[in-house]
Amino acid sequence: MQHQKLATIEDVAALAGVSIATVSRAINEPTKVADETRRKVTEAIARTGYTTNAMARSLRMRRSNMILILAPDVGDPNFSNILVGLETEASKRGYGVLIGNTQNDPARETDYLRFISSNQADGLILFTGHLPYGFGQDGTEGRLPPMVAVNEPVPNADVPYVGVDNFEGARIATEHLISQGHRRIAFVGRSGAREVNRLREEGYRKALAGAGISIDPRLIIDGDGTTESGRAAAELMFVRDALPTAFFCVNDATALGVIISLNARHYDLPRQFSIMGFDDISFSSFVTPSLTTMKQPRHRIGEAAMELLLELLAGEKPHEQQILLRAELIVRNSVTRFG
Amino acid sequence: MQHQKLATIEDVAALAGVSIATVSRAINEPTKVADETRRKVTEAIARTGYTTNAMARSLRMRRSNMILILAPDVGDPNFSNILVGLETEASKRGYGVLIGNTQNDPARETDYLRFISSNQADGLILFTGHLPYGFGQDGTEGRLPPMVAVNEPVPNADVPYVGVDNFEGARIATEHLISQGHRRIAFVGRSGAREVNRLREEGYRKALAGAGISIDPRLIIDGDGTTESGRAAAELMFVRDALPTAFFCVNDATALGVIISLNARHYDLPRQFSIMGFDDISFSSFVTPSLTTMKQPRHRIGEAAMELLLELLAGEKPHEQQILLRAELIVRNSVTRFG
DNA sequence: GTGAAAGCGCTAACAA
DNA sequence: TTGTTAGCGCTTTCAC
Repeated sequence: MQHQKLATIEDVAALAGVSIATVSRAINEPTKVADETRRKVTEAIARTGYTTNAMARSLRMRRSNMILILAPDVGDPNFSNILVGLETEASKRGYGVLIGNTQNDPARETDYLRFISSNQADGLILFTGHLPYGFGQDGTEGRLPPMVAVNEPVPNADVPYVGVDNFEGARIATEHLISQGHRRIAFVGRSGAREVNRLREEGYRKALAGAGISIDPRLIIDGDGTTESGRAAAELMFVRDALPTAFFCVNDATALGVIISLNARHYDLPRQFSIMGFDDISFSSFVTPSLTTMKQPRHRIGEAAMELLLELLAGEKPHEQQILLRAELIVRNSVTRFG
Repeated sequence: MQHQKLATIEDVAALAGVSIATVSRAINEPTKVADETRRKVTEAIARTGYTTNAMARSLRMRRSNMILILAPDVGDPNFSNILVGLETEASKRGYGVLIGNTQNDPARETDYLRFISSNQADGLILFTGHLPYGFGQDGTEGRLPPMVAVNEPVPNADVPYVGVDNFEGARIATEHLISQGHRRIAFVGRSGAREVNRLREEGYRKALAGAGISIDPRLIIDGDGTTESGRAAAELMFVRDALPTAFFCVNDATALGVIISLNARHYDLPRQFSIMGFDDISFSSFVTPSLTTMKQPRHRIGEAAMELLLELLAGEKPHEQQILLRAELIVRNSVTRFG
C-alpha cells in the first residue's frame, strides 16, 4: 500500500487561482506578495495539505540546509551528548542534521560522501578522526566540502577541530593525583594510533615533570580505550610487579576495566589504589567506587562545532582552526589521599 | 571555499562522445550498451570523477533507496546494536540508512516527515513508540508511508512491529528466580505509559500465578526505566518495610539503580538479595555483582525489521504484522539460591 | 504584484 | 544499440 500522491505546488496554484511562481513567493518571500493573494495561497496550502518537496527544492537551489554527521559508532558514550549540542545549534540556524553510522567501513563512508556531492547535505561533521574514504588520497584535497572534526581530530589535513583540551585536562587530572600525595602514577592507554590518547599521555608526562617526578616506563601501559584494555592493563601491571599507587586512565571505559580487575582481586578501593578517568560518561557515577574523572563539555563542543561549520558554509573565514574547551575535574570516590 | 563544481552526466557524455541517455544506461543497465561504448563511458567517468547526483536521480525516479530511522535518543543502550542489524540488512538489499534523532520533539518529527514526503527516504523505522507528529491525529491515517516499529510498539495504529517477546521473556526471568527458591519477588518498573513495561509486568504476574504465588501489591513499584527510578524504587521498598528476597527489574538500567541502592546500604549481594534485569546492555557484565538478565537479540531484531520494511516497500503483503523474538537468559552473579 | 519559462541533473519512453 | 525529449517539483530571472 503506497501512500497517496502528494499535493505539488501546481495543485496549490490551481486551487488558489495563481501561478506557481506566486505560490513559491508566498512561501519563501511572503512580503513580496499582496496580502489578499497570500491569504488565498495559505488557504490553498492548508486545504491540499501541501508541503514543499525538499528534494526538488534542493536540486534547484543547490543546497539543502542539511548537515550530515558521520560517526563510526553512534553507541560511543561521548556521541549522543555532542550530538544534542550539534542539533541545538543547527536547529537554531535553520539547519537540520542527519546521522550516518559508518562503522569505519570505507564503502559506507563513500556512500555517505555521495550524499554531500548531491547537495543532500551542505556540510559534514566528522567523528571519525579521518577524512571519509575517497578524499585525500589522490590529490582531490582541493574540493573538500565544508567540514568540521569533533571528538577526534583529523591528522594531516586542515580540517577545523573542536574538542576538549586533552593535554590540559590530562595535566590537571594527573596534578590532582599528585596533590593527593601520589608519586607512583600509572598511565593506562598509551596508543600510537589515537591522537586523543597521545595528547592525554603528554599531559600526564607534563604534570609529572612539573612535580619533579621521573617517569617509570613500566607504569605506562598500552591500551585502545576499551574496558577490556583497561582490565588487561591492570593484570599486566601485576605481572610486571611494578605497582603504582594510582592509575590515570586514558578514559572512563578504561578506568572501569581497571576497577573491575582490582575489585576482582579483592583490593579495597580506593584505599589501596586510586583510579582517575577521563570523559565522565554516564556510567562513571554508578561504578563502585564512583569514578573521579575529567568531564568533557560535550554539549558545548557540539554547539561550537556546528557554529564553526555554519560559518564555513556562510563563506566566512573561521576565526580559529581549532577550538579547545576546558575539561572539568569531577571529584567522586575513586581517588583518595596516599601516605 | 566552496568545493569545485562537480561533473554532471553531460560532461561524461561529451567526453565519451555519446548522449546522456547512453551514459545513464551504461551505468544502470550495462548490458543494454555495446561493449565498446561502455568502455568509453567508463573511462570518461573515471576521468571526470563523475558520481551520479542522487538527488536528481531520486527526484526523477520518485524513490531514493534510503530508509530513515527515527529514534528519540540515539544514546539509548538498545539503539546501536539494533541499528547495526538494520544497516546490515538494508545494505545487503541495496538500501542506505539515515538516522534522525528526534529527542521526542514534535517539531523535529515533523521535519523528518518532510524527508519522507520528498522521497528522500522511501520508508521509516520507528524507535519512538508513536507515529511521527503530524500523522494519525486528523484521519490522515490512509497515507502512512511504509514503516516498521522496533524496540517500542506503536499503540492504536497498525504499524508492523518487530521486537523481543517481552511477556515471554519476563515470564522466563521470573521463573528463573522462582526456580532458585524465591517466593517474595518484587517487580520494579510498573508504568502505565510504556507498553514494554506493561508486557514485562504481565510476564512477571503470569510466572507467579503459574507457581501458585499470590501477588503482594506492595512488591510492585512504579518506575520509568531509568537508573534513578531503580534507586528510588529500592529506597521506597525499605520505607514500606515489605522486603522481597529478589528484585525483577523491568530493565538493566533499573536493575543497576537497585544494585547501587543496595550496595550503598551495605548489603552483601547477591547473598542477601537477588537482582534480575532485562535487556543485557553492555554495562551489565561490569557491575558488581554482574547482572543476571534476559538478553535481547538486538542484531536479529534489526535485521528482521528491515527485512519486513523492504518487503512492504516491494509491495508485498507482509507475512505477519508482528514478529516477536525470544530473549535469552544470561546467568551471571546477581541471582543466587534462596533458602 | 504577478506570470511565463528556463533549468537544476537525471531516467525512461519513444524513435530511429 | 543509441539519441531525442519530456518531465520529476521547485526557484528565479525577466517581462509585463
